[in-house]
This record gives sequence, structure tokens and C-alpha cells, in this order.
Amino acid sequence: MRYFDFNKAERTRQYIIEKAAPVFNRKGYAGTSLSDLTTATGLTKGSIYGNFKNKDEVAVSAFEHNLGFIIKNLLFNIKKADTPLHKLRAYPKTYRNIYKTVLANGGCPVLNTAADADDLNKDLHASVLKGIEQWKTGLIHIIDKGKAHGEIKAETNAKRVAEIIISLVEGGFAMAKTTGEEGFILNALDEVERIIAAIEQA
Amino acid sequence: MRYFDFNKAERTRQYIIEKAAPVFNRKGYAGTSLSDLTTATGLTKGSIYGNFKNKDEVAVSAFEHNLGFIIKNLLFNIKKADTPLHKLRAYPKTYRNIYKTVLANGGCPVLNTAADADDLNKDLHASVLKGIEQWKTGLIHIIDKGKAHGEIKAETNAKRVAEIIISLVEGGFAMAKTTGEEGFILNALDEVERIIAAIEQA
DNA sequence: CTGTTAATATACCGATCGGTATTTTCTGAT
DNA sequence: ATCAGAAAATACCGATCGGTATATTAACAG
Repeated sequence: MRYFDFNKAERTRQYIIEKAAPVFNRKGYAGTSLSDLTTATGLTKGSIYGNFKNKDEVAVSAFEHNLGFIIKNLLFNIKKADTPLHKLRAYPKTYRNIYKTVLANGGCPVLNTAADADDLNKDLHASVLKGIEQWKTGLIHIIDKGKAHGEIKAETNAKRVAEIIISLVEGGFAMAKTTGEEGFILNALDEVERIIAAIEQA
Repeated sequence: MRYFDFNKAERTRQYIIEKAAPVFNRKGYAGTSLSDLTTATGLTKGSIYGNFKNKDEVAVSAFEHNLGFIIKNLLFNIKKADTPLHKLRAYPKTYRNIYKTVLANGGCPVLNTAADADDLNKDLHASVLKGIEQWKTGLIHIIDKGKAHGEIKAETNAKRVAEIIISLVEGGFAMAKTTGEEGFILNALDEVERIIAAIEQA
């Protein structure tokens, strides 16, 4: 009987994703070529196409890997928080923890991928859309819980606050990345915290 | 004596820029090919290269054209406003006037070009950087004037407010563009107006 | 109308693109 | 140690890339 070496294949696939992720995040989908990927991985085209059916699949996997890093940190901090308000504050807290790493890897993958995939690659676009939707519904859910618990003002428009927080964080990351001034993301996070404080039930 | 037909050349050049601008804004620098440009203009490669020295120059001109549309509207409204506070409010007011047009043409050129040119094309990156810098210093200047006039609270951190406003608008545009939900940019603009109201000297 | 030159189109260039068929190398159960 | 099968490397494909040299067309001063 033959025992397939799934581990080997999976490890290589994962290795390619890890090496490809920052390249796609920096250069974008169209700007990243297969030769960029062979350079980044040290592997050959044959090896890459043995593990992925095409460039699109590598791009989508790379995006999900980049997003996964953020989500992993976010969930860790949300889980630790005991109340809805603390869970809400876990968002800016998490971004504050990881913003340097995010910037060093080319900026927020949601923003980057959104900007270059919207009109170029529908698989990638769908993946980004799903990420934003989950982020937004997660925020809305926590805010609503906070309202139910009496920690957040009853008149708070959860959808509105969620969209403002997302816009602030994404814009802050984009401007910090482009200008090299961390102040953009740090001030944006300050403002997110101020907004949370403003909807807190006194 | 020979009178060179400068007008004809300049008109063609302008025509190419107008047709190329939305294409670059949607597909990005790497995602836009010369054949995309010949399709969009109905002209041939020879004609394009007769008016621009390379693809980079078309891209930079296209970006400046897109940015110019926003600045033109902004300056018009700022000029009309009589006080620093009104001039500051002219920013969100202008975005409210033109956001549909901006979204229809592929979103905010600053954000789009920033995201895809940062690590790809230094001429474009420099042009984007200049645009952001002017936007920011313009905001800071008006806020400082407002403080001097006693219309804006003396303790207001102008740089901070400027960076938050820019992040909000850019993030709002990006998310509205990607998700197709105008709420993102409209809520961001509401928040900008709220921020302005908050720094107003009572 | 003519001659000159600018403007545009045509035809072509080497390089690189994404992708595939084939060969070689590696892996590990027996 | 063998050997089948999986994984990776090599070699190659047509298409398209950005860019250019040349030919054609259009504009206009005389």
C-alpha cells in the first residue's frame, strides 16, 4: 500500500504562499509575475504550477494568508476581552500591536487588494469583499451586543459606526504606507478609540 | 516661415489623457497595457508614442488629470467660502458633490494610484505623494487660520485633524468603491463634518 | 496647387508574459 | 536496495508586453 506524502506537498504549498504573500501585497496582482514568484520562492514555475492551478489561485491564497495574520491577532484579543465594549476596543488595540508588521509587509492587504483587483480579477475581488463583510458584521455584532448589555448607548447606529471605523483604519494604513508617516495610522487609531468612547453608555 | 501646429498636438495629447485617465484609475499602472490605451483612444501606438515618451508619462499625466478634477472642484468651493471654518467645510461639501462621479470613474485616484504605484513606479509614487502633501498642508493651513480667527478651538491639533480627515475620506472612497455601498463614503463624510463641528470654537 | 513638415499609422523588434508537456530528481514503503 | 509514484526542474509554447523604425497621411505656409 502507498502512503501519499501529503505533508510534503502541503508544506511546499504553504511555503510558496508565505513567500508570495508580501510580493502580491506590494506589487499587486497584475504587477506580480510568475518570475517574481520563482525569484521569491527559489522554486521553478513547474513546482508552482504543480501546487496551484494558476496565478489567480496563488494570488487568492496569498491574500487570505495576509488577511489571516490580521484576523488571527484580532480573534486572540477579542477572545481575551470579557465584555462587548472591551471586545470593541480590541480592534484598535490589535491594529496598534501589528501595524508595524503590516506596513513592513506592504500595507493592509484588504486595501491593497481591493484597489488593484476590483476591475482586474473577480476571484480576488470576491475574496476581498468577503473579508470586508466579515469585518463589518463582526463590528456590528459586537456593538449590538454592547447595546443589549447597556454598555453602549442605545441610540448608536451600529452599521454607521462600523463603516466609519473601517474607513478610518483602511485610509490610515494606506496613507501611512504611501507617505511613510506612521502618524496617519496612529491618529486614525486614536480617533477610533475616541469614537468608541463617545458611544459608551455613561 | 513655418508655423508649427502646436494646437493639434496639444489637443491630441489632451484627448489621450482624458481617455487614458479612467482606464489607469480602474486597472492600475501594471494592469493597463498599451493596447488598452489604443482601444480606449481609438488611436495607434505610434500616435501615443508621438505624444508621450513612454507609458509612465501617460500614467502620470492621467493621474494628474484625475486629481485635477477633484482639486478644481475643491478650489471652487474653497474660494466661495468666506471664513476658515466655511473653507474647511468646503472639503466634505465638495466630496459630497462629486463622489458619484469619482466612484463612476474607478474611485479616488490618490488611493488607487497610491496602492498600486508605491512599489512599482517611482514617478507615479512621487506624484501621488505630492498630491497628498498638498491636500494635508491645505487642511492644516485652513485650520490654523481658523484658530487665529478664533473660529476654531485653540487647542486643536491641526496636523492630527488633517490626517484623520484624509484617512476617513480615502478609506471611505476605497470601501465604497470595492463594496459598491455608498454608505461608506457618505458616513465617512458625515464623520468629517462632525469632527469639524467638534473643533469649532463655541 | 505645391512642398515641407508635423502627426499618425503600419510593421516590426526582442523580451517577457502565463501556462504546459516532458523529463529528472526525490521520497519512502516494501 | 529497489522501485513506483510524487514532486520539482527543464524546456518549450503562442500571445502579448513596451517600445521603435519606417512609411503614410494630413496640415498648412507660400
